[in-house]
Amino acid sequence: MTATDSMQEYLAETYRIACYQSDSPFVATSALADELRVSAPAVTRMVQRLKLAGFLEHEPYRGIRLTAAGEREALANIRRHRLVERFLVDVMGFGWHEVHDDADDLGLAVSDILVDKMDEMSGYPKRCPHGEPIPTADGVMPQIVDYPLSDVHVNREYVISRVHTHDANKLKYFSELRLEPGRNFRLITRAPFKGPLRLEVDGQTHFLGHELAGALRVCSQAEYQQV
Amino acid sequence: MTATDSMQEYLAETYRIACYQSDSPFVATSALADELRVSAPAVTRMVQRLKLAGFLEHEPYRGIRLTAAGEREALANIRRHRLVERFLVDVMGFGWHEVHDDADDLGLAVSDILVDKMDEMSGYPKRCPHGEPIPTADGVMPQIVDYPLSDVHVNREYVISRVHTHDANKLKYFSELRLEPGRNFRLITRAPFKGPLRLEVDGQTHFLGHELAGALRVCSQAEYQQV
DNA sequence: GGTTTTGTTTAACCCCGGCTAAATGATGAG
DNA sequence: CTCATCATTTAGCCGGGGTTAAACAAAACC
Repeated sequence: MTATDSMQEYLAETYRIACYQSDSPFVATSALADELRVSAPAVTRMVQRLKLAGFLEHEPYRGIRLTAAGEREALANIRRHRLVERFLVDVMGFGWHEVHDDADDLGLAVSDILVDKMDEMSGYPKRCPHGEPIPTADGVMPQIVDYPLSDVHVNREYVISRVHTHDANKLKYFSELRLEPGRNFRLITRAPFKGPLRLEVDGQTHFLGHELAGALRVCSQAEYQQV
Repeated sequence: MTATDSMQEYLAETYRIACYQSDSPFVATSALADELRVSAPAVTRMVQRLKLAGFLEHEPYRGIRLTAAGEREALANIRRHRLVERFLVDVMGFGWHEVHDDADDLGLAVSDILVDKMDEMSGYPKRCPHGEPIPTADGVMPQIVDYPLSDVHVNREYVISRVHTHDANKLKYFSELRLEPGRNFRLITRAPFKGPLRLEVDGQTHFLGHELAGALRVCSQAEYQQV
């Protein structure tokens, strides 16, 4: 059974959500609906198809979980997407904050040889421009280690690992502040009660509200080099 | 009214067919069906939708003709397609004979800014890798002048202008023989009664069957430089 | 422990874009 | 001029992927 474009999107999104929720292995259908901007019944029905095709298991009213086949499909799609992003940024010169939507469309259109070529031309990158790891061609997702900005010690050097939002305006703002994957920074002060963070990046200091800060994941220099 | 991907394909193909038939301004629905590899009724119904959307006129049982709006839509799509082909060849290093199918998919997925960037990175090309002219961004199709290989005088220098086939094997063969757009050649002999042509290209001489020859359109060096 | 709220699923409908089978128009041959 | 052939269109079907409205579980609250 071969998955349609739409099916692949559902599978990939399921994988992405599962990645970011460490608690349960089950992904709520409503989370999918939110992320894919689609109604809840649309998800339920698609889930039934995907289950029938052997891509996932479904515990009614509890959530879904990818099977091995589903995960393979998801990883292939995620790989295409992230490599396309890398290509758009590295080879075509677009800003890392502006490529997501284009990559979404392109990711479904590019053939395997095209993806391989993009991979090569981008220098076999390990992460997408938002810092997310790129699955290997044989379907392995590299494990990275990073943590929320809120866990960080004051006055130590860290590196931005991932910028996790799809909000174009936030991305643009991060980009203007140079808060981008791979960039070094230092937390100067942290105001209590979900107050703003003050941090120094690229020689300048900025205040960052709690909501924005939530989109950043960080790690040490050494941890960043791992992958 | 905005055209779906499928609608755009129909419109673009209609334009392409109209281009290659000098006799009537009307395109037969069966020609579309053949070219798009789709049943005749599928074309009829789509034609009705396109007519309703104002993209073409339909004289029942006679054929269709694009309106100004339809032509605009078609040209935009053809431009995308041909620029993508150019990009795949010039920037990504694929062979000119192997990019059509990928470009078909990609042409529907690329945004305007992406197309513009590809245009720029390819050096603002005037023709696609098969020699077809690329419509300008404001929707004008450059007029080229060339003629079938059968009209050619013996023992004069000509240039391959266009290679007009979608058959992957023929394209590959042409490519191996260096019979590609822009290449100089000389017709040595022409056997009568649709016999094979003998021609010299790139220092070598080859025989070309009548059917293959029909896929080539040629012109003088000067004419080729026009566009 | 009932009741309300919230999340999920079912039911029923929509459009798009294919298909085949059958009807109908156009056309060429006897 | 009629009849057979061929192209085109109509009719009716299917699956994919979306929707809203209503039924139904599960959890939370009093």
